[in-house]
This record gives sequence, C-alpha cells and structure tokens, in this order.
Amino acid sequence: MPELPEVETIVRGLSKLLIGKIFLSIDFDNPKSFPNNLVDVNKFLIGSKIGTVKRRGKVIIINLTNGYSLIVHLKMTGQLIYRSNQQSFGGGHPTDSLIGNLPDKSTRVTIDFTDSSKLFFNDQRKFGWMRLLPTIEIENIDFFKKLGPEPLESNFSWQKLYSRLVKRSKSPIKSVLLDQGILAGIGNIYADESLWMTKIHPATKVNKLSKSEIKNLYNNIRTVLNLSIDKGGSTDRNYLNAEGEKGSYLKFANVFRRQGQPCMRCGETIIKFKLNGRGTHICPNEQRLVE
DNA sequence: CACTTGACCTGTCCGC
DNA sequence: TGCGGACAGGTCAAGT
Repeated sequence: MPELPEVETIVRGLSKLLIGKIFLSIDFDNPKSFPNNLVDVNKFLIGSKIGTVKRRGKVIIINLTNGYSLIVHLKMTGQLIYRSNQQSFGGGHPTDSLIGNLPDKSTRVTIDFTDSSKLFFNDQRKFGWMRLLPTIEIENIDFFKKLGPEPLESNFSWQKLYSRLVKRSKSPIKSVLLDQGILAGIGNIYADESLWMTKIHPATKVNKLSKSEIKNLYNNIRTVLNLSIDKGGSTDRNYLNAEGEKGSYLKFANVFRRQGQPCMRCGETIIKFKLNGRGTHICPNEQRLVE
C-alpha cells in the first residue's frame, strides 16, 4: 500500500497526535505481528512515553523516551489509525469517517494509551510487521542496512542518483527504481508516474539512458513525491492516513490506473502491461522502448 | 553473480 | 448467484 508520500503523511499525522502519549497496554494475538522481535514487547513498551515519530523509506519509526523504538512496516494494506477517547467509543468520530468502529476484522494490533486514546494497526493481507528494539540498533538491522538514500533529502543530487543507477546498468529502469537498496521509498505508483513525466519506457535498460534523462528523472521523482505529499498521498484501495482519511493524489495521476484514458500530454490512450510481475502504465506514444 | 519468479495473505472484481 | 482466476500500493527467498 503505502509508498513514501503515504508513509510521510501518516508520520506527520501521528506526530501531531502521539507525542507525549504513554503506553497503557498492547494487544496482539498473532506473533507474526512482531517477527524477529528480540525484546519483551510488554516489558519495554508499557509505561513508556512517545518522543518523536519519523520515517525512513516506507518504515514508520516511533521513538520512545526510554531509548527504545517501535518500527512499523505497512507493506501493501497496513493502516495505523488513531482514535481519541471520544472516537474510541463510537460517538465522536466525524460522520464522514471512512472506517467504522475499531477494532474491526482486519485489526492485528491494538494499543491503548493512558489517556484512553488508542492506536490500531489494521492490515488486511497481514504482510506488515512491527518491531520493538533499542533505538541505537535501528541502523544495524538488515532492513535498514540495505536501504538506499532518501530521494527528498536536500543533499541527494542527480549525480548521486546516476552513480547508484549505473550499478544496475542492465536492469529495466523501473525495476531499479523499485529496489529499496538503490533508492528508498518509491513504489509502483510513483515509479510509473515519474517515468511518464520523464518520457522513459519502464523497460528501458539503465545503460540506455542519457545523463540528461537521469537528471530529468531525478527532478521528476522529487516533484511527484512532493506533489503527492501535498495531496495527502494516494488512496487506491486501502490507504488511510492516521486519522482514517483518504489521500487525493490519484485524482492528479497521469498514468497510474488510467489505462484506457487519454494521455494528459498527447491524447494517446494509456495502456497497462506487466513488467517483472508488476502492473505498469505508460503512454505508448511518448514512452518508446529504446533497445 | 544478476535478474526473474513465486510466496506470503485476504478481499474484490470480472467473465463464464 | 456461484465459481475460478487474476489482481492489488511490498519485500523476501528460491529459482534460472
């Protein structure tokens, strides 16, 4: 589900809602919610206070003031939804709420805070995970060690993108953009969108791209990620922000899920096909494959 | 080694 | 209305 803009939207929402909250209890009936967890979740979570909420790639990092952190990967269908005391009892949440009473059928983890507010980890497909670990060890776990740079950091340049891309010179450019070890945070939506903006066919091998194309791709990746953050991310099916609201980026999408509709630039019909197992959307007129 | 495919799960949609 | 199959925003492991 969530790519960088969706996770960023959730993190910004949680930052407003969660800082200073103290854990009262956590309820998870499935150990798969905490795979590879090495510390006693109850022992180090209960009674601890939330300091900051951050993002690295597609992972949410909830830092506690006791030196531990709760990290969350939402994978395809995960949601982290906050309910205040009022909302938790069903009477107070907005009438246009897009999700009903919680917990529901897809709830995997329920967290209670001492002020009676709650945080729900919903995840229909159960691919997501949580992990509690000492904050100083975050950078050392495999997932983070392999992660590439953040595309929106101010010191990330097109030259850095270029030097990372050429390591995978014979791969299709889209596959490389989806590789979190090359660049952190891009998924299927923003790979397709940024390649359309740059007029590059997703199957183009990296070594067939010019430096100026990579420079343009760099700019377009940042443009589309920032635009989507402004729109609160993309809701295709399941994505909701921390308050249970949809994102609106897909109203502005140029190719993703627009197969059969005209290209926004040239009017040609957008098509969809599979590339390395992923649904891929292009304008066949403007995104020509260079062999 | 570099790259591709299947597996992990559940729900939904589409064609017969 | 029912049933089978394809598909869904991500990442691994296993295969070629």
